Amino acid sequence: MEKKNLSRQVADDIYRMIAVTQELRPGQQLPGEMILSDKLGVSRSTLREAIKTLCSQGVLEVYRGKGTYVAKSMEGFINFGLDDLNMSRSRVKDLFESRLLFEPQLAALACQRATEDELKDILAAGAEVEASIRSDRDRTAADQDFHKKIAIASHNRFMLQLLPIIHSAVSETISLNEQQALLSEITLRDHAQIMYFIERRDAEGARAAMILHLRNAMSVLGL
Amino acid sequence: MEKKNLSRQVADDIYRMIAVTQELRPGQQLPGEMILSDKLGVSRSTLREAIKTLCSQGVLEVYRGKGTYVAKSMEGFINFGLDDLNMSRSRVKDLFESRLLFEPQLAALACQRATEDELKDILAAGAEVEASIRSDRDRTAADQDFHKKIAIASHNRFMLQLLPIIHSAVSETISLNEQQALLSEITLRDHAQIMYFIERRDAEGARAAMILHLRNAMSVLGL
DNA sequence: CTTGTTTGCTTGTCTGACATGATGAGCATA
DNA sequence: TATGCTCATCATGTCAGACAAGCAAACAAG
Repeated sequence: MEKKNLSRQVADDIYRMIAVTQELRPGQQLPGEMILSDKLGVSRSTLREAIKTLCSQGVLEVYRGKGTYVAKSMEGFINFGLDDLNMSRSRVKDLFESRLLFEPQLAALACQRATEDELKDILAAGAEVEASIRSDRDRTAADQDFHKKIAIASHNRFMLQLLPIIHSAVSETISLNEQQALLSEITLRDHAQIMYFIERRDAEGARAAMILHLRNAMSVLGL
Repeated sequence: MEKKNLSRQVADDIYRMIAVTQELRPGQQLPGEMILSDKLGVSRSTLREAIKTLCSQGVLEVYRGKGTYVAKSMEGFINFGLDDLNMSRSRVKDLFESRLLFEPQLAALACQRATEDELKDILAAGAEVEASIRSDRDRTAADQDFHKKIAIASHNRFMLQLLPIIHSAVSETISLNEQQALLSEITLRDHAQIMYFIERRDAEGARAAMILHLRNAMSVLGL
């Protein structure tokens, strides 16, 4: 087990009290820091660090001199995280919901704005993904590079810099999936389609192919 | 000025060191907590709470016995803060291109997923923006809160995390614009439309209203 | 060269204290 | 009675100092 980071553990405990056991409900006031730290068997400093974490995540709201409360916006999140598995599941779903917005547009923009060299880069990166899959290596790095090359060709610097955030968040949980073989197969086919349209600078075709690619991945992941 | 929350202030200071002045670069190690707390003129506890906040936001990474480091994923966020000099017109255009992708979607999702309380929050935030404009106060904070409330109601945690990054990047350039009066007028009208559709949970209406709002803003900004 | 130990850095946690904001009970006054 | 003030009380905010524990490089022994 992970025995590290007491304060993190405390944060998880409190979150569990809200999202799972529902000892604490949205809008409800928490016991004072002295009492709560004693009940949880940690010092007040440690408890406060845990609270700060949950606070910046929008789970708790602290009012000086008044008390600490469960955010009312947590109403929508309770029952979503019955366990860690479902919790990460909903997070990945959020991520793919975001990718479905960004990446098809990036693919379309790439068709309109890419230089010839960037076009070649995309095709080369796609070939690298294919090689990784066929040689049974880890394809995550190559896959992210493929999407990154498309983002570069879109000439939208901001989305380009947003991409690694999304990818790093996805890769955490995607590697836990069992159906890696199926996922690889679908990736192989979808990437070929995407590259087909990008090579011909067909923006709407590329957009549709990217949407399909992401939806297929979501389907395999059971989202 | 805001005299509240020293630890929050410290967190902002550190973030500024990374995103604006670039005293701290992605991957770089921070000074030890003793040294840094002394340099910032606060106690170690306060500094640690600030670090915890930035940590849960993915800005910093802490390794016990080794040190605290600026996350490498922050590479994409530098220069998107208050640095208006290096922010070229095309970058702002890139930003709005991004907002056009997901803010309309957030508005639509909010219509479908918001709780009654969250709906009220959105309307209250909208009223606050109106009050700020009519009393000729700075509307940026209220405006960002309005969009944030919509993001919360969308129940997509990831996009909610992305929002402050984009807003912080946009806010500075907007405040430099000369046509504040016109922008305020348009905002007043557009927000009313957005709230009209959200209140009735008309997803497509809200989406269209948000698109119009952003395009109007871009028009005023000359993008 | 390899291995084991020491040493000095780092963060993690605990304790106790005082400062400051929010609140309501109780009292004085009109 | 009604109103306004003071103050005790409880909440979080901040501080200071101490010790535990992890990590890595320098160092000593084989």
